[in-house]
Amino acid sequence: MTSTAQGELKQNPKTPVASRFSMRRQKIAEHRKSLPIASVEKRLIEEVQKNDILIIVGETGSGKTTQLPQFLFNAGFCRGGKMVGISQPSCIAAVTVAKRVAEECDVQLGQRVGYSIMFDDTTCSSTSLKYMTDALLLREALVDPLLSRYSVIIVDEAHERTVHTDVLLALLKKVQLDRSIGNKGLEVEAKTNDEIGGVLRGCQISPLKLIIMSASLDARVFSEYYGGAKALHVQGRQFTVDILYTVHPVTDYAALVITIFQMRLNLLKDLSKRKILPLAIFSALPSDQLMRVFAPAPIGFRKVVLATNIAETSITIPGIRYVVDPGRVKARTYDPSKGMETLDAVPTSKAQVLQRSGHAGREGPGKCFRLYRQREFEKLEDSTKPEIKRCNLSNVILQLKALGYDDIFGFDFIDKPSRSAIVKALAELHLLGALTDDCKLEKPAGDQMARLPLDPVYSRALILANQSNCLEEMLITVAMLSVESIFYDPPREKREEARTSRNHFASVEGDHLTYLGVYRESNEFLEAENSEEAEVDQTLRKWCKDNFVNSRSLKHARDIYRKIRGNVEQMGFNVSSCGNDMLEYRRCLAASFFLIAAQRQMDGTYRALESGEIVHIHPTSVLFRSKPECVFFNELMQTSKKYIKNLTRIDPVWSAHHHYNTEE
DNA sequence: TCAAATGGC
Repeated sequence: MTSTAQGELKQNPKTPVASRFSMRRQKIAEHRKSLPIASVEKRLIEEVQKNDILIIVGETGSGKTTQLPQFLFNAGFCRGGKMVGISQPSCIAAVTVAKRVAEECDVQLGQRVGYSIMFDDTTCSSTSLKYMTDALLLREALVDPLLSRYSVIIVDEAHERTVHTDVLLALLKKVQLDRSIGNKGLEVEAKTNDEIGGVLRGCQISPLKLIIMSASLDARVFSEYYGGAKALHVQGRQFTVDILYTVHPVTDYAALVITIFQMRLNLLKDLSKRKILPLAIFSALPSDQLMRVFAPAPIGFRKVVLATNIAETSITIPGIRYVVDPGRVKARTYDPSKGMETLDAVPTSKAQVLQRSGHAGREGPGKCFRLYRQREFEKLEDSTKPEIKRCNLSNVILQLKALGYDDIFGFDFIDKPSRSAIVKALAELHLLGALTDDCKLEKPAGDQMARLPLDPVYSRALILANQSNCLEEMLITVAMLSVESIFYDPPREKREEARTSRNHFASVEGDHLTYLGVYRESNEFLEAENSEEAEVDQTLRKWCKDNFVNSRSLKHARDIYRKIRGNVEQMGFNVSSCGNDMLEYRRCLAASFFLIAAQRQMDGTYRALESGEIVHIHPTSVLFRSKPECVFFNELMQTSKKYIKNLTRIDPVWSAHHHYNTEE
């Protein structure tokens, strides 16, 4: 794929436009034909026709994501206004693949080929191939439980086993069953009720076809889950990667640096004259520094990129020839008994290890240096523990309840979460008012919370704020709480300047009022500048740069704000503002979050009231130094210590009436 | 007196 793209850049600019187009079309056609999957098109279509469920194992570079949907379209699976839906774990993937496929089909994006993600829907009534995030497809089921417009649904990258993928796999199993056995009864109803025609059209077609695509080592897990479904293997296209192991186990990161220098001295003699340009990449990195990672190394330099697991699946850095794999990954786990998340470095799985070394063979033959012995590799787990077994389940269970699945313990998960994790989530949802005493969805609160794309605690805060007079402020607050790292660490020479700026924003009350202030001030700046629609992003970036705010995070928060504002307006909420009456807003905050409070102890540490854990204020909080007597917080996570994040002090006067109720 | 994984609705 890369070589054709580069070839096009070298075209003579004087070539007539029409001819350049036809050359481009020819290149695309040649590229498509060269993909490993192209030779098995006929066979694949036959198998889809024969089997209602198909597992496709395709290695990197097989072309399965872009080609199979086109094969299905050409084979007539989109006749009669039906769609082929392709779910992806991330929106970047959904968008880039949809763009590529639209180009290959020579159609305008948003017509025959489109994508749909949380903030952007490019599909129209004539869309046949729809790429989307798996989380969004789940939400579609809330509106259309039979997913009636789809003739085929492809779940891509299923091996990643995100929570959304796992729930989707279970849901689709049920939808497929409902659509095959429910046909008859519903057709009778169709004659008597035109209003539900949308759902019924879906029932008159042949059963829903399901295709699960995975890059994992074996397809057994998926095949068994779908009652022995047929699995096919499609060849990949990768350059060879030499794997090198260490003779002795490596125990610290200093060894990583040594390895890099050894590579430079011994193994890369031809390149040894180049100096090393060290760069780091992680998700919170401000965009200008991100550009440096993607830019080619200056002459005389070799880039050494230190990456988090963002480089495993989310981002591909061009030009990689050597990968050093320390064999560990920072992984989040959730302890339901303490209501606390832990982040620590754990051994990778074999699947992750292969993913990492694979990056060395994208553009040519490469090498991968594994900082452990081969026998240690053999001992690794085949695949990473599915996320659903390591996370807070409250959101998942709320979604399932809203989809009509009441028996969570008996739910057909591909990997069942622990009983205690389910109990904890049910209890939390009950406490938040989303579930009734017998664990049914509370109407309307539970329904409303399920429809909001937020943590249930934040959805609850919006419902409370609607009963007060500060919904506008709470919308801003939960949008800001939903994104990571609004502030970032500036380079050394700017540190003093940044501190002044930070002090300007800091509220003595805590992080919530600080975030509200940041959002409001940036908004005032935008309004004062009166930018054209197209310039808003640029104006915002300028403001962020001057104020040491992470512009990507703030933009993300603005997008969430817009989205959830639309959601609550649809629910009939009236978005009113308390203006400068911060007391009302603070009361509402306390009412929303007082359940997660902590109290200062004699030694300056804090005791979390719910779990009894001894915790510390995270250094990024504006209250890190002032240490108020009592605080509430939104996050509790163990890293080097047990830290609480995003906190606001609780006024001692309020604790006298913590029975405070917004309905009073 | 100090943190910092990553996706998604």
